[in-house]
Amino acid sequence: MNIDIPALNTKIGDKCADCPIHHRAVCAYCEKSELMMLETMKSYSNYAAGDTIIMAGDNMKFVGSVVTGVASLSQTMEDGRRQMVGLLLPSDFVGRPGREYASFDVVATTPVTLCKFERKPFEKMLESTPQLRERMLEMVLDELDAAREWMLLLGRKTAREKIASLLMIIGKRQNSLSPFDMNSGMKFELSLTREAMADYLGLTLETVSRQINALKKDGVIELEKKRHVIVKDFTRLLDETGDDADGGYVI
Amino acid sequence: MNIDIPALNTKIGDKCADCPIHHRAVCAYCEKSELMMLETMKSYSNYAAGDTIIMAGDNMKFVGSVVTGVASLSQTMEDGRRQMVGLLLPSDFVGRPGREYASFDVVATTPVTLCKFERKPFEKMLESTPQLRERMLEMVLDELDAAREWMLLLGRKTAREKIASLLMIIGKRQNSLSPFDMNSGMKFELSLTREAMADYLGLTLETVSRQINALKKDGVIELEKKRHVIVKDFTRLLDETGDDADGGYVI
DNA sequence: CGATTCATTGATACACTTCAACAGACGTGG
DNA sequence: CCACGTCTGTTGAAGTGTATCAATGAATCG
Repeated sequence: MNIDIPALNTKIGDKCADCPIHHRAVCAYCEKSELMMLETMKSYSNYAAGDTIIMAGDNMKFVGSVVTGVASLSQTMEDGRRQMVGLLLPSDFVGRPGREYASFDVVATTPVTLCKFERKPFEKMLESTPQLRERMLEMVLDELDAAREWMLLLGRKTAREKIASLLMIIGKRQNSLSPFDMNSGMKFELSLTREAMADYLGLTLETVSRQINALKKDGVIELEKKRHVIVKDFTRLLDETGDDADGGYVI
Repeated sequence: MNIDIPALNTKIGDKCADCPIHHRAVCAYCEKSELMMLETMKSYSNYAAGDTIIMAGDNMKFVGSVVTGVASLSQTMEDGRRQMVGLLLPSDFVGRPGREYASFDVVATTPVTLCKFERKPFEKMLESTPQLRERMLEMVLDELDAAREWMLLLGRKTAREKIASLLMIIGKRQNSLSPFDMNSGMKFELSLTREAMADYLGLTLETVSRQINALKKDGVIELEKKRHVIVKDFTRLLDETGDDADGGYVI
């Protein structure tokens, strides 16, 4: 789950077989004939960073897959308090079949390309296509596990542990294609603002800023240009997460 | 502790059709022939309050449904900090098909009766039984929504809002079978200790105790015998949760 | 009956929030 | 090219909600 895909060097056409995410997305187990059927109900949309893709309460006319970019799933209380409840990466599924109205906001945090399926036809196909439903079930179970790991973070970790955990997750994920030597360290681009991190971690943006700089001052991480992180001592960062040696987070 | 009983030893017989939860559990959409098949792979187990039903890391030999009682799904850090990540009530599913080892602890918080299915045969049946898989998908999607609601609670709600939300959920869920009049109020048994509530809400047990008594002092709830809650003014409690009018929690 | 578990209550500590000021990066338009 | 506004991030000072530590009470049970 959640492995970044190589940058697209081809245009995204309407052929599912050429799709960069089709081996990981909801359609992963579909056969040619089923992919052809999906092609009849799909379309692509692009969103700019910051765009709201779906608002909680919206009547859902489509579901779909993230093809490129990063989007966030979040909830907002009446007084403005906000909590991110999921990060949507390429191949992740957007929307819930069988539900008429959206429960959460979906916002593009980077430019996003979405492969959309009209909801009704998709639901109908889901009923009659075991492969589709099987993959769907798998993906939802993975998301549930991830959500539960996050609950531990939100409920019990300190601010410093939260930051370290987030850096860990983003770093590992971004480096997962070209596995790095744990001793030689890793570099990565932090594509979230301090505010977005705060919304994710259940903190304020000031606390996020302070804790990141504390980790820097303590030599756990180095910073280039505010959003570019260098982790020289990988195990040191792991220690700071509060998780046991193995990490616990499934990537 | 963990007494495996022959199916006929209790009120709960081996006839799925007579099962008190069969209209809500994973088997809800199954037809007679399928129920009969399930009957060949199932058995009942009883657990005392406090018993560990599954430990994280265990090799999962079974999955199943909670028939009676309440169990909790939780995670523990090395230094003892604990976070509940799910509440398992009658009809809820236990275990994850397709996964060999358990990711979380499952502990009985009250005496629990579990309807167990051997994992391998169940998985096989899941593959070949659309009704079973459909219900499974529905239930997992509901759990995911509930987990995400809980993330908002853990990340952004105050202690008082957390308590009110928990009372709301347990109350609604326990009264969902025999629907109550929202104006006449509701009564329910709070089957969790203060410590269990604390683990669920990401608080300490002292804070839980203080906040429950504060809600009582403010006339939002009444208490009988520490664990028996009476809610006269339903909307008042709803206000205290911080959620918008509609509640948001799916039952 | 003491023993044990569960819950309440008080005093104090501190992690994080809140409020506020400021600095750097960036783009825009005169 | 500079003045400007905006967005993002940093930093300080003060406030507060919840944790921690500690003692006591209430209920249950063999």
